[in-house]
Amino acid sequence: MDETLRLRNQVCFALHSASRAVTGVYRPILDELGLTYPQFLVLLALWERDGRTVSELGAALRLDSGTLSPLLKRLESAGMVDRRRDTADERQVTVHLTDDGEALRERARAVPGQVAAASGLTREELVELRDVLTTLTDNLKGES
Amino acid sequence: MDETLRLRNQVCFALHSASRAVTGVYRPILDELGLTYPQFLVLLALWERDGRTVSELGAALRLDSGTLSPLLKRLESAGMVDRRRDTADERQVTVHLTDDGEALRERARAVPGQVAAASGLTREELVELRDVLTTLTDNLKGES
DNA sequence: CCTCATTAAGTTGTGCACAACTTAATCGTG
DNA sequence: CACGATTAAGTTGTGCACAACTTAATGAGG
Repeated sequence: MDETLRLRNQVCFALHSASRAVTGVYRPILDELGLTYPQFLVLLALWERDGRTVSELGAALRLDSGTLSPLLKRLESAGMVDRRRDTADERQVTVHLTDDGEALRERARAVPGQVAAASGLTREELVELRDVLTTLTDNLKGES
Repeated sequence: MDETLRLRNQVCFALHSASRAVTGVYRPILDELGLTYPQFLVLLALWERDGRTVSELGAALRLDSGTLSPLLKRLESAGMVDRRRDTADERQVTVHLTDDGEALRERARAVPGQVAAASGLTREELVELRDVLTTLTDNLKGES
C-alpha cells in the first residue's frame, strides 16, 4: 500500500484545510465588522503601525501589489483607510487609518480570543503551532 | 503595549502565510505536471479511490460543488479525468481518472518528498504539525 | 544634464473559495 | 400515483492570490 500519496498523510492538505477552516470561523465574526479576513490582516498591520506604504504592507503580509491594490481600494470605499500619494516620492502611496478604521480596533480586540476558544487547543499548543508555522514559512520563503 | 492584536502573534496569520508559502513551493513542481495545487489534491483523492462522485470528493477535500464543478471541468479539458452522469441516479456525476491521469501518479510520487525537504523540518515535526492541524480543523468544523 | 535601469503601484487575466441561487432527479408520505 | 421536500450538481457573483504586464517616478552613470 502506497502511503506516500495518501491525502490524509499530506501536511500540505492539513495546512490548506486548517487555514480555510480558521478563515471560516473568522468569517461571521468579521462580517459584523464589515471586513473580509485578508482585510482584517491589513488592518492588524495598520493598527500596529499606521501610514505604511503599499510595499511595506506587502512585506509585512507577504502580499504583492496585485493583491493589495484592489483590496486597499475596497477598504478605502468602506471608509476604513485612505491612501495618499507620497509628496516626496510620488511612486509611493501611504495608507492611513480613518477614524472609523481606528475605532474598529477596540471591537476587534475580542476577535482572536473567540477563535482561539473555538480551536479547542490550549494556549501552549497554539503558541507552539504558531512558532512551527512561522519557522516553516521562513524556511520556504528563504529557498527562493 | 497591546499584544492581542499584533500581527506576528496571530495563529491565523501564521497559518495563512504558511499555507500560501507551501502552495508557492508546490507551484513550479506542479507546473511541470500541468496541475494547479487544488487540482493536485483532487487527483490525490482519486488516486486513492477512483470513480467517486462530486459530493464524495467534496467531503474528502472539504470543498463544495461551487468550487469542484469548474475545477473538475478544467481537469477534464486537461484530459486527466472524465465525468459520467450516474445511470442509476442521474443527479450524481462520478469522476474517473483517464489513462493520462492515472499515469501522472508515478511522476507525482516524488513531489511530497521534495517539498518536505524544502520545509527544513524533521519528519517528526512534520507528522506532529499535520496531526495538530488535523485536530484543529476537526474542532473548528465540528463547531458549525 | 540626459538617458537607461530600477522601483512603486496599479492593471489584466486565470484559478480558487464560498455564498446564494438554479435546475433537475429522487424520495417519502398521503 | 401525486406532489412537496430533499438532494446533487452546476451557475453566478464577489473577493483573494499570483503571474505577467503597464505606467510613472526616481536614481545612477556617462
